Amino acid sequence: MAEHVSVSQISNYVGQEVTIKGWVYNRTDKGKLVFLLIRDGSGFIQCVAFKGDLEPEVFDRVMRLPQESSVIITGPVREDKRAPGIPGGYELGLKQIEIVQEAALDYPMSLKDHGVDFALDHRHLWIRMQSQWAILKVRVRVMSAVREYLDSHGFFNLDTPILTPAAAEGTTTLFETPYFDEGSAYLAQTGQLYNEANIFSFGKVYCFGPTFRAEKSKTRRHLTEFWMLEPEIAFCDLDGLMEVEEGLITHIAQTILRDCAAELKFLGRDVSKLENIQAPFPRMSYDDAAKYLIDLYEKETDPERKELLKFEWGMDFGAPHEVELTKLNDKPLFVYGYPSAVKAFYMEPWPGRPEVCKSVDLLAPEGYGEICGGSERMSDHDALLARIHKEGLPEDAFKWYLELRKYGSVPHAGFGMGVERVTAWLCGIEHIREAIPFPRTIKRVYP
RNA sequence: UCCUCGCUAGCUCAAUUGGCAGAGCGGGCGGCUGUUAACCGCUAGGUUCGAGGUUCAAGUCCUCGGCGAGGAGCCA
Repeated sequence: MAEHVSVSQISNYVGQEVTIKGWVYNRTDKGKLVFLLIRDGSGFIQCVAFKGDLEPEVFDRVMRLPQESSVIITGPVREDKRAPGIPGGYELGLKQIEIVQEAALDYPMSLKDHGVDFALDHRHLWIRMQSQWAILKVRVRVMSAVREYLDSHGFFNLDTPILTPAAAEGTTTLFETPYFDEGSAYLAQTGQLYNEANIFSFGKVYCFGPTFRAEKSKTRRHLTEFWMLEPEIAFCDLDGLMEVEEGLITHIAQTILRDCAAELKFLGRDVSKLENIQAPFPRMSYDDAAKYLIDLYEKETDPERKELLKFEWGMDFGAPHEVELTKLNDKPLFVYGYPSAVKAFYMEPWPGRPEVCKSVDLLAPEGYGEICGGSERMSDHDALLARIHKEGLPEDAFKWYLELRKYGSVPHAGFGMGVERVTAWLCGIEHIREAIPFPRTIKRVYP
């Protein structure tokens, strides 16, 4: 009885007979020779059947095996440069095959291109394809790299509630759901406020989970349900926060380069762009960024582009502005010190410049734009209360949050990182909907 | 919410600008001992998103509706 091995480990078994369990990804028959490309979850490997090696009826079934049939195959592992697959370069001679299920003939996903609509309607099958498998495997490693880094740097993972009583950042983007006799609850759009409570017990914490925004955003950078990492740190200022961010992003990028080399290669990613991702990252003030963008706007001659690049101090960056800023470097770029008016109510004002707050966004290079947004939080009770009043927010709902500033308040800071945006950037893909197994967008909750 | 675009075979797309509904892939049958989304031959497969309208004639033009995509705003 041959040992059952996973495709990802196949290089350790050259010359030995092994068993793999998986699915037929593609089949090519060539007379007395059949190539099956088998995927088993850990990788893709070619199996080769020679007519002379098998009973005629077995060979005939192999030659007709429909795509996606589930199989258990036993045979010798060979090294062969011609063999396709991920990682590729190895193949299995087919000696024995057990067909667990011969798949129906009407499998809808061909290996050719599909339209977006069709692919998304068949997401439950699309995730079997090499490209999607490679992207999602990068996502998995991004998520474990996040935990590795934070857990080894003194952070505690304390997750925050998904059902929450009120808005943290305004009421227009919340999903509402009935909640027994309490009226309505809302799906969390951030865990930050609860993180701020947790740091006074644990010092350095993070929450990591799904988050929900009912924004009517219809772009390649938006989902209504996405995964966000939110670290929060006591006794931390804006500079300290940027150091954590660049350390984390460096660790993620270098981990993916090392552990997902085969996936990045399959995706055609230019890995030289990722090799540059090493701390420290360049830092630019909002003021300098604004000057640069205004200059760019004034020099632009194409009327259509000029309209898109329109900018003046006080505005938040649009996607075209972010793209221009990310062109300045081959590393992620910190932009700090945004106008308070375009940011959330809880951000600490800049000393001596109340119109600016101690906020920082991290923009990924190659035009990918914002992957992290964070700030130093307001630590003074009265200043925070005044800001809550100014924003017209219900004081009652923030009673507990205000209390955090009464009992041992300290400077503290935190940020949010979008998992799908980071994954899409590292993979070099166009749209973040491919960076989550089952994307939720404004037009889709199926499948 | 606004702007732009799309909807034709299971899938990806053509169809001379109003004149017989086509191809590749996928399926079926046959061939081939190194294929890389194989290739070659044969074959089946259509309510052209829906409803109206113009016309001798509509996939094509007009009106309304549906669905989706890209972008803006907003954000991670």
